[in-house]
Amino acid sequence: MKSTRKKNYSKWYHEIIEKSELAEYSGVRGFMIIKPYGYALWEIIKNELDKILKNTGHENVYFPLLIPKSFLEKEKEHMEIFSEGCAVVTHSRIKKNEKEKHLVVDYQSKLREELVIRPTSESIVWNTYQRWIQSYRDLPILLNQWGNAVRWEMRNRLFLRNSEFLWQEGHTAHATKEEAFKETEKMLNVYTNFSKNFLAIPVIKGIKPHTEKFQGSKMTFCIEALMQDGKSLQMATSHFLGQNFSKAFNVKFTNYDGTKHYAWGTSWGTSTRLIGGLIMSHADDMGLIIPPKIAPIQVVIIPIYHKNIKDHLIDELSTTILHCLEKQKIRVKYDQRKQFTPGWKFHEYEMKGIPIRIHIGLKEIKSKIIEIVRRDTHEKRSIVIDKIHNIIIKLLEKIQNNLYEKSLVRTQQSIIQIDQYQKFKEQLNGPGGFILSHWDGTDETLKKIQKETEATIRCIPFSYGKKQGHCIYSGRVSQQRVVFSKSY
RNA sequence: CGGGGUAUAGCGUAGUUUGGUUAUCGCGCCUGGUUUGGGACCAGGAGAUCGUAGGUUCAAAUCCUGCUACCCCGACCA
Repeated sequence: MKSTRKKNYSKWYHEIIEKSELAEYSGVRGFMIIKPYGYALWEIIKNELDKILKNTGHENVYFPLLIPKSFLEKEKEHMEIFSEGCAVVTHSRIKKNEKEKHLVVDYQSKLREELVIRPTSESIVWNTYQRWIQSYRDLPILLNQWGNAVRWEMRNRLFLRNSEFLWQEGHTAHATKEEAFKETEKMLNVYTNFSKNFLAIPVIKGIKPHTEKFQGSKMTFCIEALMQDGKSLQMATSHFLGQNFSKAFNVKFTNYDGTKHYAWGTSWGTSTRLIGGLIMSHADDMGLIIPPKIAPIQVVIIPIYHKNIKDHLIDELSTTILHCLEKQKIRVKYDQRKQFTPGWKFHEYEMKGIPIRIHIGLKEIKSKIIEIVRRDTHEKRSIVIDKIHNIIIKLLEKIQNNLYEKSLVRTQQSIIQIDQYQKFKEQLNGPGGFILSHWDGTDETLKKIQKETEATIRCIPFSYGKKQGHCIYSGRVSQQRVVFSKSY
């Protein structure tokens, strides 16, 4: 690593991704290539979250990538959406031009209706629900989709803001408002727990103010995490849609008493952005640090060959340990490559954030005592070989907890109550953090604060500052504190 | 879309101001050998139509013009 967090955070962020081989920019502006190591990480995140979503009663489906423009128009009539940058498909054929030099769009093939590459799927889902929902017995519908979405962004950042991203989007329909609202809350808690237990990232839960919410929703809940540079990142959202989409797409059902009602909806999602959050929460100036529960490789065994010992003796001991750990369902790799020296490998796996390294060399063969190294603390330990699997399992847990504890302490230290605007500005220009201040509830105040400080309200938190006070900007009465922060 | 910048081997670069032999260096790559406990060393080797199209000139990576791509800064945002 050349850059450090202190010197240039943004450069550091990109260097981590490049050197640890998570992803890179592609030949298409704004679109990234997720490389094998990055994709392995996403697959584990996906698989773990998928299990949880299935346990909460949701089924996976797949809806089309392309959405008729008219669907979005319906949405617009009812909800005033659409500031979104969208990619639009207008033609279905390309051909060679007369000189046979270039491929050109065949204008003869213009589509009758233009198709939008999904920026999100509510419209096509609710268009479908119209056909699927007739009776209260059809409800609830609890579906989830793993896929991609395209939002044409002007400025890009690997994992944080790309024109295309991978995500999951849940879409549910319910007979009652209460049930839909409970679902919205439930899914927010699912994300909160997932972030805590798997990603080792603590979050603040809250509601988005009007200016920040998904415009198709009645209410947007979110979880916000604090990065090491004092800026916040939205990790997931959960929307209470009310009857917005059922009204837009005329989704009515007959209740048990014969009355007709519009269905109530929710939608919720999280994306490959989580990987950006992971990096900015845990990584250090030596590279990535991945929490064991989602690490594609949890333990790496590195042989240290030497002229005074036969290679196969080292390989035998290493393989024994490899199999022993594999039996415990630990994701372990034995790196036998001869073209790299042990030192080179130490750096590589540090860069890639593998939680535990095991070194097998002359010393280990002779003494049957093994050297292991933790990525998070760099602590070296010598352990007796027969106890290895117990120790590794416990150590993986310990690393997972340590990463969470460290992030929790860092985040808690950066949650600050401020009541004077001057101090507010100084905090934002300096260390940043989650700033709890009063707000008068107007868009006007928000805009002015954003212009002067670059900070926005990340959320109206559920569990902080419920006391009355005075707006930090206007001095008017405010019912509770909200979370201000600069954000990604 | 506006404003600025860059383009030379897989990557990073020197050379461009002031045109002149065979385009510099490092990393990486290939072959052989010695090594291996925190990014090893020696010897040999391959790899570049200097972004692209045209122009000026005896001569262009170097000067001129058009085009393209990418990066940085603003407006859009999970």
